[in-house]
Amino acid sequence: MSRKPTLGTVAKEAGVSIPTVSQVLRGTGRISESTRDKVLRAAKKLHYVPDFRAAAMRSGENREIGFVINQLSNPFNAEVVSGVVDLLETEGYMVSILDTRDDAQRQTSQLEAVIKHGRGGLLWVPAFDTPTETFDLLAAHKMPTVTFLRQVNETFDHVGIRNAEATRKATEYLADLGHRHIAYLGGTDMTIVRSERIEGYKRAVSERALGPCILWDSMDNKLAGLEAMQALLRAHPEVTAVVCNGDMVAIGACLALSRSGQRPGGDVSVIGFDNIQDAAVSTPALTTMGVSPNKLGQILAQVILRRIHNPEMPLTVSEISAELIVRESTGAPSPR
Amino acid sequence: MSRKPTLGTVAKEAGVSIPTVSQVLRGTGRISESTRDKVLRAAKKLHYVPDFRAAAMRSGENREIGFVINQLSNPFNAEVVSGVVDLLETEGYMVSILDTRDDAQRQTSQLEAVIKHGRGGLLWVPAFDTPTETFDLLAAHKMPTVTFLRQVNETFDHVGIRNAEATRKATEYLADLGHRHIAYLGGTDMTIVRSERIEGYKRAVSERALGPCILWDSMDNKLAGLEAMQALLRAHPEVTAVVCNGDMVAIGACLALSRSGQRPGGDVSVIGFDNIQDAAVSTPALTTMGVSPNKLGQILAQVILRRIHNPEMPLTVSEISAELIVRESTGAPSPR
DNA sequence: CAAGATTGGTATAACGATATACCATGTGTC
DNA sequence: GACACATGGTATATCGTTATACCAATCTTG
Repeated sequence: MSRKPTLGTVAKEAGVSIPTVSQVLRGTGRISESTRDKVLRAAKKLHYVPDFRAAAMRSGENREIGFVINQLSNPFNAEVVSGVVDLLETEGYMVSILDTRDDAQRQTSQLEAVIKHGRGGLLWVPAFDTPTETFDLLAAHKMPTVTFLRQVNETFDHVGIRNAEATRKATEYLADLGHRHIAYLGGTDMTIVRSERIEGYKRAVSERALGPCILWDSMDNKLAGLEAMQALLRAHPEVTAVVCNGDMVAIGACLALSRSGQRPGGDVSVIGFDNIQDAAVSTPALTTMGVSPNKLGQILAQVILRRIHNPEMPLTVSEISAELIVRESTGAPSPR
Repeated sequence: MSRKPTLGTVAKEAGVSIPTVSQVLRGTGRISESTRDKVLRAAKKLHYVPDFRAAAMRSGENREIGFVINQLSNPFNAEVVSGVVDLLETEGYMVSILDTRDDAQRQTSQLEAVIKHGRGGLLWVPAFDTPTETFDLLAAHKMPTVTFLRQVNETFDHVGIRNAEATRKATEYLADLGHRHIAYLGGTDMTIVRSERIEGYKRAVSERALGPCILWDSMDNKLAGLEAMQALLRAHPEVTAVVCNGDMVAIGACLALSRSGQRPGGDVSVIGFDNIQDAAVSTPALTTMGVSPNKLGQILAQVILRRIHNPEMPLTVSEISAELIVRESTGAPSPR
């Protein structure tokens, strides 16, 4: 009992050969009932647990999947992870989560770690400024990869949200309520997601012949949203509605309004994106574009499983639509 | 280029032997400048990345650590994870995160997965009803283990918070403000953390000769906190202050007060635990018992590194104190 | 210039598992 | 009783590394 148990120690304990133990534990080969019993008892007694890494090395089958995500503290992402893990765990896979915190350098080292540590597949929310070298690296290692949210090129499977469609619907909804000066708030740098969402906003603004487009940056957290909204209100007092890049920003924006004595949904309408759990609980309850993170997670899991099982499968792109969830933070503009 | 690159393919490309390549890449042994160059060029050309699993198998050194946590969607935990990962990544370790969602069965399968997949160390927030079998399993595999938050026995290193001290300080602070009827809200089942925290609350109540102890259950999320607080107010209208088991519960409790027309910090005081990011941003800003999650994460990382490096080291228990952070959700009771 | 020391590498075994091939038995058939 | 065939297992090679041992050159040194 001085070292950790292996097939060898179990075999010795049971008085049989190593391949026999392996066959018993995996249920392959032809084994008599009596030796089966001996082996199982020995394995249990020694608390034997197979070493999947050694097994993977020989058999080529690898049941570990890396999930490289941009921001784990975002509840939307956390729920997607839950959806992925639920499905993959029942299939016998282990998911290990890595958080890049949107840092391109950390991303590089983490993707390399995914390869080094021999993961059999990769789910990945790419950073905007991912170097092309990274794509070569993944390709050279034949890593089954699914990108999530941000599509980087045509060599990986992709699962995402119809962003442009969603922000267009959100903007049109606000226009239908009677708003003419609608701003877009949130999103950092020039991420793909943000440009898609802004595109949808812009299209709605131009189709409905609304006032000029007003774009305002903010990180995706409540504090940043609060501060950005305060600045936006000062710079553009004519704005009566904002489409936000995420619920966290939107909740921050509502806070800014409340603190300056205005009523979200009355004086200024706010619409979020993601439908995180807080959206329903916050005050006022947030109108938002919702996608089911759990459903997204399950689709991700299915796609990576199919890719692993059949590496020659043609590329797939799955996009799902966001739905407008009307709550209290939007309403008709108050007459001036 | 048909398979993924290995030492063998690099060796062939460079025209040297496999051990030579290994030595060049790890900087060991005596190698001439010219062959070093050849090897490095070949490795770069083929996008070679070492297979840590194979290396770990042979050398026994293992740079993967599993972090089995009870609830990833809790921002406090997410921040602890960040602290752990930051320190361990700079030391060349990879951290893979598993979320049990406080499900004992999932915990069992995930701990087994940590062993199966050959992690070299384990950080673990144990579920309350962890079977003793699990301890045997970890011991049999000589898994370097550090428990976090919930100490289960005297065989693992532990990092935690002085819970009893914290809730006692919180309760005393409320008593000093003049409150006589103080309730304790939150915590599910009979977890160790909860019983420690309740112990501190009880001690303060008895030492200050306050009214009877009032304990009220709630899950640690905003919605549950909201509903629990509503029920508590109906059952015990005399209560003027609540000590909460977590910030999420406390924020929910504040919401319940606001919705029923009462002012948190005026009519009823609320004090949280954890000092999550939302605590400062929520309305009213939450008074809470704060511990630095980042600091906790770094201590966790240091302890597991020491344990891995020196398995015979005597057991360590690190506890850090929470500090009272006064914001707007507490105040003197209004005269009746 | 012979003996030892240094330099720069290679051969081989091992880590813990699985896959393939093979070898003892016992059992049925004519 | 000679043959095929099923049953129940073992021997051996292999996955991609690293550790140990060793060897062939070249360089010192007295």
